[in-house]
Amino acid sequence: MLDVDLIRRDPELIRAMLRNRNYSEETLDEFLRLDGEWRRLIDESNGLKHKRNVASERIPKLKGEEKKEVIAEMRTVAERIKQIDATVAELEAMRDEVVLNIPNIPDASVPVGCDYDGNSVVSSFGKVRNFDFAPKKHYEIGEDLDIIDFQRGAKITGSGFYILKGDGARLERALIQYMLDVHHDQGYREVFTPAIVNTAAVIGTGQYPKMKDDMYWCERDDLWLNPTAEVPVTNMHQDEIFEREQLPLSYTAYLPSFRREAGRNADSRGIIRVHQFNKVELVKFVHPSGSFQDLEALRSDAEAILQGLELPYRVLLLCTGDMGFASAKTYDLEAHAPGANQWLEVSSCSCFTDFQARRARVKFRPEPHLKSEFVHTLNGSGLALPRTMVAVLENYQNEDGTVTIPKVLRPYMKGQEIIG
RNA sequence: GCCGAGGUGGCCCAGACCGGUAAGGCGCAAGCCUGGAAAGCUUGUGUCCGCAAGGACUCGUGAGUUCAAAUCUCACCCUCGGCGCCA
Repeated sequence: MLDVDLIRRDPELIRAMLRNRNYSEETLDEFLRLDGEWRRLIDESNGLKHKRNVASERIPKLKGEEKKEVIAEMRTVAERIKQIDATVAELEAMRDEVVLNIPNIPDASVPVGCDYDGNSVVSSFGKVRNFDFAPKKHYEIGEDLDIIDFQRGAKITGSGFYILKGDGARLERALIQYMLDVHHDQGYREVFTPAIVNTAAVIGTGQYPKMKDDMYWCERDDLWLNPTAEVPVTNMHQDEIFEREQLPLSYTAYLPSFRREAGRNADSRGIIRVHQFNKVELVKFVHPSGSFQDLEALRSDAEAILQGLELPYRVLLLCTGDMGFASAKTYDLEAHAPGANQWLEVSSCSCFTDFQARRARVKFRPEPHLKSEFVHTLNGSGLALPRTMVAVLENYQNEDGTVTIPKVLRPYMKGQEIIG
């Protein structure tokens, strides 16, 4: 959520931002209208309450007729306050709803653009692999080796769910452990959190209300299946105030993620876009002064995984139109999948400035006596598992149909070198 | 799910039976004092409206009663303990 004070002071800045992001400007105008009316009424209500407070202090000291008169007068005042406050509450709820729909302001270093094509490649690593045979796609490899089972996944749940079997399941587990170990060594504290969260949590990180249709909701309990570990990990510090020396806080978490993917279509065959997937996440709470440098560090921590796996990848700086709602700056890491010859987004690393912190009320005290300020939050995937698996299977496939296990994963697979 | 005890400002804790507008302590900071410090004393310490003066709000949440609610009424949430159920 943006600082409402900033919106009031500089609405044109917000208007320009909304244009750059391809958002409607209506939300802004609606905010200004509701907020103006709200401020007018809260002022009126405050005045009446003051009157009431003054009278309340006098009443116990009064006697007889005068007392009766004042009480009678206050009865009407109380009635009026009640009316105004009802309207105030209504306006406030509407205004807050509107503010929750205004996205974060992109950093000045973010290129202006409409969509994916506006993104720029800022660096790349490794060489796209050339084969002297026709490389298979991951789902062909998975089915041929009987390590990914789409049919039975659909049987027990539905389309978009799959089962990993044998060395496929072991490879997944090896990847998770490898990632967590690397991030542990980089200084991240591992946490394992609930995968089901309440509404306050999904508001806190910005998925609600904009993305609510993309999340699974448990109606009976009014709880959500988390769409990314970012939600529970960031929100575990909701309503907290850190001392300055506690920052930065760095967490890594392995957790399943759930997405309804309402717009899922036929060409998303395989495990590139699924409803449930594992992910190792990185989350940081930092001092606002250096949060964009912290983003560079976070990104390189995520890149370390791809480098360790020796997978060719490139780094994209997302443009204003392609960036997530809560983000001020985002890098995507795309691994190359030679089977389908496509770049796969395996990680998205973002700096949210104080946008999430304001929604979740996560603060720190800059100096012991000073007023608390909002922290800045960052997060990035320490890689999404299915797509990493795709990249591994397609890059490490051999002509005889087997798959070589990346060196760094072998210790997690009892030294095994080949799946086949 | 049942029974009990709780939820008060950054933290701790009083007030509740009997309604009158949050006491006290800790921490931290500033000032005074001091050669310097400690101690001591004074002041400050959350949110919102306002350029400011000032004002409003804040006792888990929401509603109600009342001129007035931390305090009375109702509903709900959370924490801790015990019981039950259970992998």
